[in-house]
Amino acid sequence: MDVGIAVPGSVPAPTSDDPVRFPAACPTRVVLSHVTSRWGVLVLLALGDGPVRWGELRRTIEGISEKMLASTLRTLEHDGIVHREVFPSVPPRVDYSLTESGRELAARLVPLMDWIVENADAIVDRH
Amino acid sequence: MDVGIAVPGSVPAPTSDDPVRFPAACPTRVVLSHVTSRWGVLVLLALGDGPVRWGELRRTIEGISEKMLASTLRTLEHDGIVHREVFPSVPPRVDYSLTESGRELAARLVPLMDWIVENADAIVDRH
DNA sequence: CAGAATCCTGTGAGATACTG
DNA sequence: CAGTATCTCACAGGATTCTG
Repeated sequence: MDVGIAVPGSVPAPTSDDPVRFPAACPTRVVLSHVTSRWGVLVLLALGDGPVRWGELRRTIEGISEKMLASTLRTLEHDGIVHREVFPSVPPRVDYSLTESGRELAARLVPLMDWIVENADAIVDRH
Repeated sequence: MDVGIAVPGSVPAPTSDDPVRFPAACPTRVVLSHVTSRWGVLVLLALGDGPVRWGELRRTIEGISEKMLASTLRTLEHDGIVHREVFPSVPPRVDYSLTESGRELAARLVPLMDWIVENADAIVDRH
């Protein structure tokens, strides 16, 4: 019921159409949070060139804890982005790789990371 | 001083060359964290089509708090990614836009977000 | 309108130790 | 080797109130 309040002219009119381009209750928010989690991008990029073993990942991505590596991998695997393959050898061996879907995603992460690599120094120097 | 330890043969040899592709103390880590912060990607995408006002951003990006909008914008502005322009009008008006550098970055975020939009439903349905 | 200042909380993430 | 199991906590992030 648009009661309307007498305003002295200035208010630009409630053209309330700022259309909410990014809804809160949206599946994209969940996936975005997985991909952009602290270690998500680095793990996906590390998996870019074929299968990688667990220990290899740990050393490649400096600073990641075992807990976070496991957790990040599990989430991405559950999302159908990462594939996990166990070799029943001794000592045990587990390879991680990207699924088809994951390869598409990782491909779109590369230009992003390239930009960051090119600009990071200049940005950090601002401080 | 490679003392070397007598190992019973099995250890695959310290081909310690998993080359640490992602060093911990690297400027890229900082910038990556800014861009992939909870609201970073959404803010950058929202700024993709020219200048946007503060309030407009708030409504466009549903669920963002004032604190986080301010904080995210300040960080990105400080990084030289976002430009802030104040109009000394009354009521006050502030426009945010992307810098040249920011436009390059945002352009690389679009394909990523596209992938997420296309796959989010299928991924979330797995649960 | 566009924030700044405070206070407060959940949980993402680290450290350590143990195991199939 | 490739993890899991706990314990712990800092800090990103939220809610609320105030202001130029």
